[in-house]
Amino acid sequence: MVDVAKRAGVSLKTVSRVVNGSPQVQPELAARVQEAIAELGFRRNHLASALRSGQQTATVGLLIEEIANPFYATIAGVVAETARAHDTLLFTASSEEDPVREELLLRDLCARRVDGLIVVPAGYDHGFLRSEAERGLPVVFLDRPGGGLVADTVLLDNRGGTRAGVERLLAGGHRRIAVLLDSVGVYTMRERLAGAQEALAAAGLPYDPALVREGVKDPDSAAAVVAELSDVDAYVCLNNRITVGALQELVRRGSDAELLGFDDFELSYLMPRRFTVIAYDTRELARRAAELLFARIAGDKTWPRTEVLPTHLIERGLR
Amino acid sequence: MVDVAKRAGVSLKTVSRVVNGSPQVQPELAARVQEAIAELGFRRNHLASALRSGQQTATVGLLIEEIANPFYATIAGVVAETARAHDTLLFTASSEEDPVREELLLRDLCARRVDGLIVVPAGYDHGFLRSEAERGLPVVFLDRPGGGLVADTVLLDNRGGTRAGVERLLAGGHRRIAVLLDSVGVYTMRERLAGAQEALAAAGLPYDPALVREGVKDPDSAAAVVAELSDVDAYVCLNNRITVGALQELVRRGSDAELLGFDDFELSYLMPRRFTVIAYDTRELARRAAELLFARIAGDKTWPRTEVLPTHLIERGLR
DNA sequence: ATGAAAGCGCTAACAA
DNA sequence: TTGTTAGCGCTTTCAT
Repeated sequence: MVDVAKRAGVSLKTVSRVVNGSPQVQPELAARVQEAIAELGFRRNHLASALRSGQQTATVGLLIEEIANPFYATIAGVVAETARAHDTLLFTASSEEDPVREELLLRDLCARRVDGLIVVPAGYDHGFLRSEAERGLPVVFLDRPGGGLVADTVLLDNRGGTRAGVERLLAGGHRRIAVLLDSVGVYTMRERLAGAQEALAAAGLPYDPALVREGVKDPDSAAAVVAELSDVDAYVCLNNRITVGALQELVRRGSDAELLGFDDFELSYLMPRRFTVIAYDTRELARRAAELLFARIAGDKTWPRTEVLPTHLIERGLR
Repeated sequence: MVDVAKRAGVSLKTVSRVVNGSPQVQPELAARVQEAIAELGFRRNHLASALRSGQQTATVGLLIEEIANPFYATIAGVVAETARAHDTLLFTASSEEDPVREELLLRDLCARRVDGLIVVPAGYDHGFLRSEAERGLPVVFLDRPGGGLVADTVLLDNRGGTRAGVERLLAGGHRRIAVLLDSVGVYTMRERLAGAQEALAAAGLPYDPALVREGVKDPDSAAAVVAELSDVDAYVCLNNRITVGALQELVRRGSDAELLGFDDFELSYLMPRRFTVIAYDTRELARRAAELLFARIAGDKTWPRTEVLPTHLIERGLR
């Protein structure tokens, strides 16, 4: 800026005014400054500007589990769009379900003085964010509740989703209903399992632990579990990776058992057999979180809110 | 930092040393400082640190077309991983195929003094980056070449991919071969089309413009084009959205025409009929770009390279 | 309408 | 080993 000022024969402050589009500057001077800026290839240092003004950095952070996963990619897309509408740049970081990494990344984001944070929690304690939050850093938890910090939260009705799905299975006369899930260590899995169990209990069905299979981490192990549990008349899969594996195995065996899966997925309508998904609007989920965040950044000081989005059942697959 | 120094009864510089893990400080003092840091909830301002040290900001920028697209999400995942391995945070931004937005975003990223840039070009002229590049900002173009700037570039063998695919169709005796594409405005589409035409020309087939259909933007319009061109014995789809639409229409009609599509996609192996994809390793593509970038950031001053990744043909679908 | 001086929070260079 | 001083590039405050 000093160089630009020298070249344009004005003071540093005038350059600053021009760069910031301040109206209080003579057009002629402004033109000279613009010229000098172009000649020198000057580009304002946003870091220095944010440092001095102490105001906002026009940056927000998004912490998700894994960006390559379509669910999180969709979320990132919506948050990026919203950020863009607010002339804000977006840091994206992935915790990979690791609470240690989560804390490291969140601390780093704070150190870069982001204006706000959207977090899909990997860990259970976010107390380390409290001092920042108290100083005015807005935090929104997405898809899972955070811990040790009162903050805005946007969730899915996980429990209601499986409850409704299992009720439909029961209404269809199915009694031997297996549930396949990843890990009860994850909030959404616990909720979804609870919803299924609520529906089973309400129908007076005895709890059969042999029909609840945890540790199904990928499509292949889902297929293996389905192969093993062949005397079942309906399978409930608590995420779409499990659903895909189960589906493949059912097709392979030519089984006509019912299949109910949480999460819709791309091309589900082209799958080779009929099944039911518990679907929801991922974009809306992210939109709510992003809007909440930018409302906070704009100064909304009302009490933190928790919003819960509905799910609905959709028939998928060919035939 | 001043407050921490006061509280710990040391100088500001000592705090700085502790925060930066400098070894030249007595354990006892360091402990006092740590304590003060914890009590005050101090967190080092990374912006100020980067400003003063004038060194790197430990930040890179990734500019893609659209983060919600699985191709770009995969790329973002790999770049994020690599960035993480270098203790670097990642800005992700989407140009949405708009050159104006691309320039705005890239300028903004430069203003935030990123250490490097990975760009999937939307526009044709990146001359506006030249001054930054000359000052030492590393830029890597990914998936498409950039314009007006000599920089590292990582591409796919688009032309060779369709050429090989169409050659296989020809070897199978197919003669009426239709090509469906989005827009020749996009580099990859032009290359893929050229590859198909090279193979057709080499086989001595006359060029039939009626069999080349541009402007196929989504699965539905692909389906419509397939419905219209029913006297064809093979369809070549230049991206996976088109492939999915064509596939659906072929299944609907019970057609046994051949289908060849550029890009593999998730669950392609579960599609209800056989077809061929021109596949490639998206992660490897991104990995090369990210490694190139971090090598430059680490000081690699060799002449800019262009790397081209191979494609291969894979049979997909059930039956 | 324009400019001079101070200082944002930190680190480099030097001194003690 | 620890502290002092200057200054990164910018914006603020206050003067002109």
